[in-house]
Amino acid sequence: MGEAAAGERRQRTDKQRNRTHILEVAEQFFTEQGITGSLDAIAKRAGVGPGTLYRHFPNREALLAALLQARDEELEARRVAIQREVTDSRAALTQWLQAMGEWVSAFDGLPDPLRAALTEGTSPLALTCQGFVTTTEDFLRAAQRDGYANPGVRGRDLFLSTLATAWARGAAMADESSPDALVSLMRTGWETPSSDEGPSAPQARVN
Amino acid sequence: MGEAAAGERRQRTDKQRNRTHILEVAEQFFTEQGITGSLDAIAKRAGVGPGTLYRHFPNREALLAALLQARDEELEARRVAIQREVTDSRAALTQWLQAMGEWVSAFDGLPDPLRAALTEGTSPLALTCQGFVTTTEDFLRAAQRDGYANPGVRGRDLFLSTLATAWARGAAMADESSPDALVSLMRTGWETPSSDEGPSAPQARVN
DNA sequence: GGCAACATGGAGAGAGTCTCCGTATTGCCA
DNA sequence: TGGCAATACGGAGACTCTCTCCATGTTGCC
Repeated sequence: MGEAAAGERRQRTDKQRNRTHILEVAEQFFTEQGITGSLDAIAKRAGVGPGTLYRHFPNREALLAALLQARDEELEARRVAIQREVTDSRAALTQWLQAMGEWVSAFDGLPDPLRAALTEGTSPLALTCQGFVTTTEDFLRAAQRDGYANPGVRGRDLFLSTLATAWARGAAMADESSPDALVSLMRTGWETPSSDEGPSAPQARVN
Repeated sequence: MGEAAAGERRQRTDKQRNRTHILEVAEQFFTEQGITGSLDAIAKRAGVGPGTLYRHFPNREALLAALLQARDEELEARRVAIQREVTDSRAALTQWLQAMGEWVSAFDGLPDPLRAALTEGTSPLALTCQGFVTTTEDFLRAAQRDGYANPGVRGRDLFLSTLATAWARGAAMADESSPDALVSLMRTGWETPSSDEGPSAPQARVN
């Protein structure tokens, strides 16, 4: 199962070259047009046949996963930096959520396959999503321990909220003035904190 | 510009019959498979040619808009009921948000065209969206006046959040246990209300 | 009943995804 | 360096979906 078993031919250089070039072209293409553009168009722009593209990346999600791997490592580095340098657990959680929000906004339309990967599990993006949930849970637990975050909230919920916020921003949202309104809504909610009822009842239904 | 100008033939009965039947079939189809299913398949199931379907509804959004019109009236009725019967402005806002959340979850995938309609304006769904924003603003203003809702929040933000929450629920989300976790997150946020800094500073960046 | 206006349906153009296999390129060994 | 087996390539083409066009069929009106 290793990737360099003895006695095997080494990978052909044209294959590696094509793979790299396709990734470069796809990165630019997705940045320009969002992740729903035609894969055949990417192949054409890369100067290869459709068959070559599909042999390297059997579907759009696989291509996306390969593309995101580099960025994944950047985010991992950012996570380590936050955990080392930010001692306030609330600020750490905030910064992590922002970093994750930027990551999932790398390409227009990216939140959709990520949400699908979160629930289906059969996607090459599933592992990445699971890692995000776990890391978010780490930051969240620390913030909850220090009393900065509500105890009922789960890491998965925060990740989903981050995805949903990025989704809502969408493509042509730039002209409108709700860039981080949803982020702060997710942080503080719409309801005013001072309740007239029980002092700290978690959430009674108002119906 | 009227729809019954004098001297014009009245609409053919087969046309009206086809239109109604297509709508019935589409309603069931979208309920089963979500809004991304093939329109030609709907035509076939309805026993008409593709041309007939596209003449009645030039694209998917037009079909969707016609389909949602009936439900739109239901929601309008619910709005009136809430405004009459619920005197507490916080409960009224909560109930309206829930009603709207159910409405935008009528079909799987519905939040996507609604968000698009919110920003593009050229969609037949745009008017509906605008109405929702306005109504949400009415309820929100009352809640803000009574001190139940944060003053910085806007109706548009709440509608977008409702859309985003419905989007996050998605299709295969039923097996997971975050049905209304996002709803309560949107209501109260993840942060604990008691701040150790200024008593009521709206939102200082923690970076 | 007959005609003009109207609506129908299905063939088909165009775009996109993905597969298959004959051909070209590469790595290895002598 | 030459030759061969393994490997990768390209692009034709099958399939699906959206949407259009116009010959044909149906309807409303007089």
